[in-house]
Amino acid sequence: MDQRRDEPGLRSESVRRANLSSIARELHNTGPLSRSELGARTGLTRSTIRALIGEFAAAGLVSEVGSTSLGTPGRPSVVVTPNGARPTALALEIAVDSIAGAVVGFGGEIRQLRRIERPRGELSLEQTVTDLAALARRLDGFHTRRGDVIGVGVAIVGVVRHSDGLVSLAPNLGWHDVALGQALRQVIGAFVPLSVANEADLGALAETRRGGARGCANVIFISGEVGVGGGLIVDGRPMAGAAGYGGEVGHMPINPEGATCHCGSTGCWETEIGEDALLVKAGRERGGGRSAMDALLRDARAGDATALAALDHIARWLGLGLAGLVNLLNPQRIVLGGRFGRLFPFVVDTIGRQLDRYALDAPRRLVTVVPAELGEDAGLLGAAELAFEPFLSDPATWLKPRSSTLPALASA
Amino acid sequence: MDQRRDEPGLRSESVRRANLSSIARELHNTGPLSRSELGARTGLTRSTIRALIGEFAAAGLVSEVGSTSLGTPGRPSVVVTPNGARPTALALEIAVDSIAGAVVGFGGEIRQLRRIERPRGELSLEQTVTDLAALARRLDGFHTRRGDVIGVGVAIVGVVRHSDGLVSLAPNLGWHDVALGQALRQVIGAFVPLSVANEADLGALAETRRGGARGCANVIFISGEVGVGGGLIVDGRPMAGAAGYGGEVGHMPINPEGATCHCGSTGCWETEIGEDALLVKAGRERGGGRSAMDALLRDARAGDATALAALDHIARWLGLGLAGLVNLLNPQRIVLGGRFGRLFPFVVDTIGRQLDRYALDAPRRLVTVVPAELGEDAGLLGAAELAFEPFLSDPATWLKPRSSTLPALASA
DNA sequence: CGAGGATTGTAGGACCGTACGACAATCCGC
DNA sequence: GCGGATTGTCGTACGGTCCTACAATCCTCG
Repeated sequence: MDQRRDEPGLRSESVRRANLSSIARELHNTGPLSRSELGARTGLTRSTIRALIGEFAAAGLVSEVGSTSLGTPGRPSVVVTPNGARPTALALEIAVDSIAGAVVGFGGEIRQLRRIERPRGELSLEQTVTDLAALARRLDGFHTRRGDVIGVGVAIVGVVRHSDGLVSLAPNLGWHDVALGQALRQVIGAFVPLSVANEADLGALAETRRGGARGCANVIFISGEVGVGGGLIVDGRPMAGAAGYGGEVGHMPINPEGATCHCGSTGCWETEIGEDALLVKAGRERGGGRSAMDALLRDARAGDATALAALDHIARWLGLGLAGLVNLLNPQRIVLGGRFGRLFPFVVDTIGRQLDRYALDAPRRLVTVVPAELGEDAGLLGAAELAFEPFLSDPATWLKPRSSTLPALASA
Repeated sequence: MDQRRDEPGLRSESVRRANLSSIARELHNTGPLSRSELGARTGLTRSTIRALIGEFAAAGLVSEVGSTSLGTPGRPSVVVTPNGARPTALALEIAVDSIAGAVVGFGGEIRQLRRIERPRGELSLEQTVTDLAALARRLDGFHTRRGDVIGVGVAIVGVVRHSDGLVSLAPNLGWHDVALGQALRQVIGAFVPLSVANEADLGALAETRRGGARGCANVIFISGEVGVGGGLIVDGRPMAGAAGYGGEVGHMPINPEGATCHCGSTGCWETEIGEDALLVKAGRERGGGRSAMDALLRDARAGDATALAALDHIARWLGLGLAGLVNLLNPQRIVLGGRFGRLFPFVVDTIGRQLDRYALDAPRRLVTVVPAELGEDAGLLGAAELAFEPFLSDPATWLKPRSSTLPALASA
């Protein structure tokens, strides 16, 4: 049912590319796999698997270790392990309270991760980019083995245009139409492709691949520290929309009687379930930030009635909005991350009741609500997945540079 | 970025299947095309196009008519025309006020279309299926050339499970967990695949392929007669969700202060912009149905202030909800069909203003609101597209039954 | 009106990539 | 230790597209 017009003509060579891609994806998503398992999953024959794995091995992207007898009859199968060091991705994140960087290897291994706390508030593009570049340079996977880096992915708490990484809006940073992608390319270098996307969208991707929604094709991921971020996985793929602005659930109008939102609208979901909404409802000062939130949660755990009541109030609005999303998207899984992940134990039950009440029976029965598994690094890990994407969808480009102008992994 | 595990292994044969599919899609979606144009669109060479078209021609699915000199230099290209009669789809629709059936040919030609008005209200499954079967039998494309029918698609105003066509909920018919797919297969016969889907979802598909959203990859289609139906096209494909329940925008909670909805929830979009909401707001009796709506529209055209005010009120809620969807999905096009299509001239401006106010700048700027082009038959035509889908995604199956057990078009 | 340029259809051989079949290697259970 | 089962290895067959050369047909221009 495809409407796209992207030269869909296939040639014999495309087959190899596609099969290499299947293999790379399987290895990346599920880790080490025996050759026979790989054959079963991809539907390819032993001969073909052999030939294709051979190419990966020759390029040093996977290693084949001999049999480890598993108690099954028959000749033990060779286990194929993604190298983890050879193609790597550089992931960067601009969060509300911090910036972070990581080097992630093929197969998902986090080789290095560095996060630096940063005061909230308006921050200049220049300062941010400089800090981020400094952080990246301190990651030695990036520093010493730059040739193995295959792409850069950037997660940011804001609305981003995918084509060039223009940050249309990032209220928590005070940004509006800021050319982040361009600035980063200048500082980090454009030696490999660099893509920028919304943090929650990437969190959704990461949680779907390696977290609480593993194996699910339709997922709602709700995250956010100050505001409300959302990422949607539709049919196994991140829903980006026409330009990449998709998934902005935070500004879904939900309460016409609600307060004015910083986005200019009124009654946004964010004004009802954002950090400040919770703090205010609990009788605390707005703008208290992460520490105030943590204090509130401590009180709630200790049984503080006001805190619990405030949490329940937020849970009702949270559940109400989720009910709408469930009707809209019919997902299998709702993953609560970021602040909502920490709130999880206090809000699950109420969310469930709200879904029972406000969502249609059929889709409601199919969905389960779970906490995120990747913690505060979900966005960062999603950025790595984003950076890996070109490699995963066409690994052939990085294997044998048949034409000398094609990219290839540097030898050291 | 695919999470699916559907034996993605490609073989050389897959290439031919995929290329045949590309060609079939191009022909089906854009109509007659010259060989060279086809080559340009698919990226295939002349030799390949020749061979593949040859297969379609040999099976009688396309005809090649000689040159019609177009004023361009060079040898005139052979024009390939989808037969229109050879593979056909049977489309059926269960709407609120009517049932309908059509025979649509490869290429999109509507060979026959029959719609029968039917009183609103609770209607039994048996009666409906019987009526629908009778209607289908009167379509002579179905009756006399059954062998050419490649699939049956059914559109229904209700929430449907794709796997088996179970109608989970159809309030306008008084249905709840009704096995429509099964019943139809028994009556119509299971000689070809039969798929059931929501009317608005199919309307979205039809409007995207042949209507107001042609060429758009991300579309919101809002329709409905009594209630509010919605269909979403995400990344060029209909968004179905995990089981097919996706796109139920009508029951998105939008007004916590709103009235109780028949679905059991309160403040659904439907309670604010449904047919009755408009009638009541205009000071008329609820349940007036289509005739009351038409009367109201006549009055509005004549300048009746109450009618216009009521329309504007509905437009505000309509625009508010659309703003949320725009933030969520970042579509290129919003198509208003069904009742909303008829309301269009009275609501566009207000909707635009609501989008300006409630949607985020970035996605708002990219979206345009248009009326549906296919009128009341959008759902029916979408059902035909649904029925064609298996053929379009793998026409090879219908060309040369290499194994004798494969399906093939009957010769008469 | 004819020549030259441009575009497209046609046909055969080259190229690419996977599947198939036979055989060898290695494990388990008895 | 033997038989059954599973998997790796290799050479050949098969499927499908691309490339190249040539023929056909149209337009433009002189």
